[in-house]
Amino acid sequence: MSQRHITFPQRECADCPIRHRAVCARCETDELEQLEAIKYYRNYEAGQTIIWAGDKMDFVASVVHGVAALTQTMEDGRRQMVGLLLPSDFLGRPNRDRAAYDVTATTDLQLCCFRRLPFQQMLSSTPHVSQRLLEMTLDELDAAREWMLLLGRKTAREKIASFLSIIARRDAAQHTPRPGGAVAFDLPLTREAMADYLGLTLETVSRQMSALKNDGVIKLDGKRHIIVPDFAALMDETGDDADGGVY
Amino acid sequence: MSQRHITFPQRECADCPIRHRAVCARCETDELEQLEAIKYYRNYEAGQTIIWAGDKMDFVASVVHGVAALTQTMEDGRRQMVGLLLPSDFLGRPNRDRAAYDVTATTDLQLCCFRRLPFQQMLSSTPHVSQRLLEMTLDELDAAREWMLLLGRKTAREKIASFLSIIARRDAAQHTPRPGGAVAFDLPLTREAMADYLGLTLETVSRQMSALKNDGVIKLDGKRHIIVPDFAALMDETGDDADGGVY
DNA sequence: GTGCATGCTTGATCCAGATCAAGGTCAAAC
DNA sequence: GTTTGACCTTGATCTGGATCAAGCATGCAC
Repeated sequence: MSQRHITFPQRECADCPIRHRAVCARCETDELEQLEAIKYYRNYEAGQTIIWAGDKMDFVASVVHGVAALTQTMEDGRRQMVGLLLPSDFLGRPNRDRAAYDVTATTDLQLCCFRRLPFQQMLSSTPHVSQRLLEMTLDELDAAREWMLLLGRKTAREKIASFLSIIARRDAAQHTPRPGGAVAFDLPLTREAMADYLGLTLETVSRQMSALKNDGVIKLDGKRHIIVPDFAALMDETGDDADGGVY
Repeated sequence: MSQRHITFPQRECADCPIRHRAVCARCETDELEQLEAIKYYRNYEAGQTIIWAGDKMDFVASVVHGVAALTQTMEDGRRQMVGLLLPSDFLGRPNRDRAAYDVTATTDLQLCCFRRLPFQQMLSSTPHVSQRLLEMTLDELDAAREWMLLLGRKTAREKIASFLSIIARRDAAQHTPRPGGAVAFDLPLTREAMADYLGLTLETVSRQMSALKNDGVIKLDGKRHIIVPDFAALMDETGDDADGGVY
């Protein structure tokens, strides 16, 4: 079968959930035009709920800046975070008209939204969008599986160290990297939200943060700003093997 | 933009990982021909390792019958299952040439395999395959998120009950449903593998199975055959709300 | 300023599930 | 039919993290 799509090198559509790694020469124009036509922005303050599980959801979106959390809650109030969306992450599921999880902004947040129905139609008519969305979803599934190892088998201390290293790495990916083993970043979550992420109580999170601080693995500047003098020392606390993770 | 693909009603390709929900009139023939040309079968016995994390993986596959498990292992031997593949589930990731997880057959298993490179090429040239694969991956992500709630927040008893209800439901989906609230099925996992699934020890799994048996929620016929006299009673033990789960 | 709320820390105690340790069951091998 | 080994169950004890309970720090409203 002949290749029906001629591809060009990387081309970005700002704020678009789908960063085209390659753009189809045939449908490029239509695709970008369509996305532009159905796109709009929404802003939320830290702590605001974006949508409750079960609510109608007439859009999908991409995080422009800030952080959003997906959480599940049991009847008796036990809560587990099941997704943490940082800039460029995708929110919502095509072909589903109701939210499956509670979504909250854990920092001030801007979303780039697309009305769901036109977005779906574009999905079914243009191949590259669903191919890119597939890659993104597979990455998210890998992250979920790493998270499952954390939840099922790691100690409280390892959970905290793992969480800090995840945030540090994802934060670094947004900024130009700085030299040396030292790293600094802001926590985008309260101690309670960290507990929901890690399957712990907020007291245990607080205690283990103090323990890592006392052991010199991290330094705290205020409650939220973290300094990691030696990133390798933090990684040693995560329980992951040195090269760590997905092949 | 005009719809470039004319679609017909459902059409199945036996053993194909992609159940076409609709088939493109233009590319249908090529697509099926291509899949057929690169497909072959592999069989494994219960307990056999299919591939180790980090190994070269030159195929993707669909489970025909039997059950396979994806597991992660920490250096000190702690293990967590992160995927459980039942018939029709997909194994492997396009565009990745090494396995990210250990894969083992937990029962006798048959895979329908596709050589990875031709499969990838087909992915990039035919839109429906990646659209279908996206749907499947999104379903798997939802399942992973349910699993995260289980690992992070459920009690041992709730974990066991949830696991049994998951297996019962997926088992029922393969067979024609029988009437009444009673359900029976075989466990496709040893107690140890259940422990790896649930983030418990095998002793705790065994104790909680006994407890559910003593409380009349389940009956055991041998170690592996489970009878659930009242499925609603089992669901009550899972900690999930009545209508349970994704919207 | 004072008052109040939100988020965080730390201490004391408790308990679910891990760990350590035996022993039981069953089927296949001899 | 007895030996072997894989798999499972049950008991006794231990412990990491939960729970209960104060207090502290910071920032905002007035």
